[in-house]
Amino acid sequence: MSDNQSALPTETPIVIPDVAPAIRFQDFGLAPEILKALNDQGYVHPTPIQAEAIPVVLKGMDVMGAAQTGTGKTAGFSLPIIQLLMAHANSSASPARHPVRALILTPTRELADQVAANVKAYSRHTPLRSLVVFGGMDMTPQTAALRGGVEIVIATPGRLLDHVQQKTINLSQTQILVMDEADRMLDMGFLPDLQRIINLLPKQRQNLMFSATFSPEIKKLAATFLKDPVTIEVARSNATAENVTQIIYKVEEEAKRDAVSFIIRERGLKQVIVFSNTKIGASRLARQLESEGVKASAIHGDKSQSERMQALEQFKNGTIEVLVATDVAARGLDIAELPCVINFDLPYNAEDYVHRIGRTGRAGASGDAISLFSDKDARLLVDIEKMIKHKFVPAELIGFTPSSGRTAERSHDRRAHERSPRKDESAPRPSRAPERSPGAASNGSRSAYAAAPRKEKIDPFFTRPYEPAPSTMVSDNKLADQVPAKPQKHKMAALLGGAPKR
DNA sequence: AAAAAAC
Repeated sequence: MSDNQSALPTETPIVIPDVAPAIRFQDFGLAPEILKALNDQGYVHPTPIQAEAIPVVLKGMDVMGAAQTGTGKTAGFSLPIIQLLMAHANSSASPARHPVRALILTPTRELADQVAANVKAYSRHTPLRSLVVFGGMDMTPQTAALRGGVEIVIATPGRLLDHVQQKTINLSQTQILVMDEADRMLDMGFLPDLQRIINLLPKQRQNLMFSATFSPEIKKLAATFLKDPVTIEVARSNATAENVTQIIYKVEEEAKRDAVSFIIRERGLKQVIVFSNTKIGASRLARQLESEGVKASAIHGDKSQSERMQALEQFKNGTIEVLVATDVAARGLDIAELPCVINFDLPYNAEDYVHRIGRTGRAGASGDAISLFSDKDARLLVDIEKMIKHKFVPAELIGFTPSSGRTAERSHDRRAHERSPRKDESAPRPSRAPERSPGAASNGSRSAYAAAPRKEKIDPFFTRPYEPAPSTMVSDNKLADQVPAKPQKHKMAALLGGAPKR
């Protein structure tokens, strides 16, 4: 801050504001073509991770970045990469060879597609060509594009290796490697593939690794593949978005589909992702919602790639109101300003809870994360509470009557609850960030929700919005210590050269 | 436990 102030000409007769003047993209020395693309999109100021990452990447250094989704991570590495490739345009390689110069790896196809769209947008005024490469799609067009020459490839590991085997891709001149969502790639067992891919790259190269968390496995991966990396950490890891109101409803397992349907109707939700732990569960729920006239689609790994892409596209353009997804959609997907996310199942991985609810309340907007909780999920809930360091009070879903023949045995529970002395009809909804940032798209569904004459069946037991309590620093460590360490992956240890346990 | 990812 003081640097900026002292940099001002002394004779400037203006009052220096308390806050340092915000950094602008122009300040990084990016090429005019890149600035023009940013300007096209109306981007002026970098996010914190962009402000940190761009200069470091421009210097050619390796990066270990911890960043949640929604932090602008993609631009944080794409912009400087484009700049670096432009700067060294014709220096190497005969045009005939068309070597790939930057490789970006992601765990899921949808994420690859999205990153590719960003790269395309940022490089549109440059001569650089980019291509997304993933499975489930015909290889022929990819092969043709590769033959024509591309400088930047965004890929999922499997299909990339497929191309390698077919000798349709040349990675011998790849100077920059990005591993996006590296922790997820490890979870998914991509380590051997990563190893194989890295072996194809030149020893001299720049490595950027991004991960939502700094687990021991990730640190080990970083130690193995990165060279004197600069660590960039934005936003405390394992923290949930502060402007997300988290609510947990206790519902019988068999009534969960009806409960989701109830919540969607009750709240008048027009834009919601529902996460299911299973593909079959996702399909069933989507089918039920459709049969009830809700515009819903499922997205998961058993769907064809074209179905997956269509579902996502239709959800983004509003044709579909409810996207029922497995964790294929838990991370990274940039779907603007979801007012609400529903966990049909609590995730098996506590970490995924954070990722799932990260689909809402992004970029300064507020959101609701509603989770259904049945008795069998008690342990999952405890895991989640440990991770986010927040205790939930599961609420009854007031006014909800499961349809079909399975209501009888539960009716008395419900009555008991409705009798309970709560006339806090006027109780305010859980507080949320009062205003959204200027320029944030106005949210049709939320206003519809607000306008709907909700019969104040508002859950009186709403859980407090998660707030990093002032005492966090103290209790954090205690809690962290109680969290059992994740079992080391033997495969991982073996591949990284460590002694496999047992 | 389940999901994801190449054919």
